[in-house]
Amino acid sequence: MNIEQQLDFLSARAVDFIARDDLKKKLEKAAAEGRGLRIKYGADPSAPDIHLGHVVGLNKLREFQDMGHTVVFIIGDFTGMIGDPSGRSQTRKPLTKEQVAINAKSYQEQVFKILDPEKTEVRFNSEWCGKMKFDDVIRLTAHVTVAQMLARDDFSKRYAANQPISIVEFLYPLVQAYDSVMVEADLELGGTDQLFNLLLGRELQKVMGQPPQCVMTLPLIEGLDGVQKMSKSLNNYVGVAEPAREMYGKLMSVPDDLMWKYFEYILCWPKDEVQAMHAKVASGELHPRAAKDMLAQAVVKRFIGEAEAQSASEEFTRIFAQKALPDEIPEVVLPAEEIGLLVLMVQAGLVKTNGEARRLVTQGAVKINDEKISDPRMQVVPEDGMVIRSGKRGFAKVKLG
RNA sequence: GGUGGAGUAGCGAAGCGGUCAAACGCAGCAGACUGUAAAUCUGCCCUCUUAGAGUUCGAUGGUUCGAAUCCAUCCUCCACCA
Repeated sequence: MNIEQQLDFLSARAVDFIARDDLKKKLEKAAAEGRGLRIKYGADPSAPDIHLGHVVGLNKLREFQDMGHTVVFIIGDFTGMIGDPSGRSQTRKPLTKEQVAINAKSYQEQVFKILDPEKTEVRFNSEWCGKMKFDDVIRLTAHVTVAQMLARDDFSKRYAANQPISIVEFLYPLVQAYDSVMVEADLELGGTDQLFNLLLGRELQKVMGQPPQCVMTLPLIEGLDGVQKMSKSLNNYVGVAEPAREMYGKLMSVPDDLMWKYFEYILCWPKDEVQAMHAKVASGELHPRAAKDMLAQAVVKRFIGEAEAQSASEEFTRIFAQKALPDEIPEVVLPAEEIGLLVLMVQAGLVKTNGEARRLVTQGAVKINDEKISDPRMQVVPEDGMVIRSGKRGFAKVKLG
């Protein structure tokens, strides 16, 4: 690939790409010196599960690695320990050192499902932030003005709406920018919501006498509800470490309109292929369910394995299309004594409260051995192998003991 | 430092002495319809041994036959002015 082709390849799927010319020069220089560029990516250690939303960016990082560059994966443990009050999660709790360490570990395990560990440098920002004295912080803050900060979209909106903005929130982008200086990033990658922070890194590097990093943003994809950004706190995410069936099932529940994005950004299908398939579905040539099955299987295959993907798909059809039972049902161990149905359901872990169990029974969502139950006051005598089904996806099998 | 305002179920938001476990919307769950898509309709949605009972409306204490609603103190938050 020549330089222009490289640039095209590397900027595919990007929303913002700041300073293409800079990157071109950097690439030329790096090539001449026989080394790769340093691509920075920051991760928040408060949510230890990597989900498909992260994969959008990770895919890109992997492409950089495949082109010989190094990914500097920064775990924001320092910032995590302070607790970020930004956005709507105003009461985000500060993490302890232990939690951060645990989260960071699971982060790394999951991240290497996508990234090449050989070409990844994992850094914790406490490494330098922890050492800073208060006067270092003051010197750092002197580089940026309030007006600059208010340029950030969500700050200006919140300010205009009379919503609180904490000073710490001003510090966050600054810390992130400082990270860029410390690792001498050539390019920083992030979601579109990160644009301001990434650009601030560029500014700060300039002020501090470094060649400024290029900036690339990738879209934030919507989660399972099809509306909100995929995130753990909204519980609309698909984690890369989830069991195959779970992963498959979640993907099948994605709204149709969204699946094209998933094909493009998670599976990195070329745009024209995605469009071609979209057209087939639109014309009725391909059933949307079949397209989604393809998507779900491909994702499971990528993160878990081909065999698992296939069996997840088969089982899914069995359970939901043919309304059969899954081949593995969680067991509840019970004594052979009469027990109230509601209590049984709680014990089996099918529901959290009696009331919820009652609701399900009254609404005809509960079956014992394939027989619909409608009396919430029913007493059950547990039998070995008895199967309780609650709703579409709740199953429990009784084991006497 | 001063002035004004707010704290109600997962979120948003009514209620401002009894008919309040608390309107309504969102989210969630289930049923019907389906492709575990969307849309739609119906029901549920604090807990429990549910024709009933028990705990709730920032906290504590009070007034009252009776308080989410009134009073006092406290805590938390916000805006404006300085």
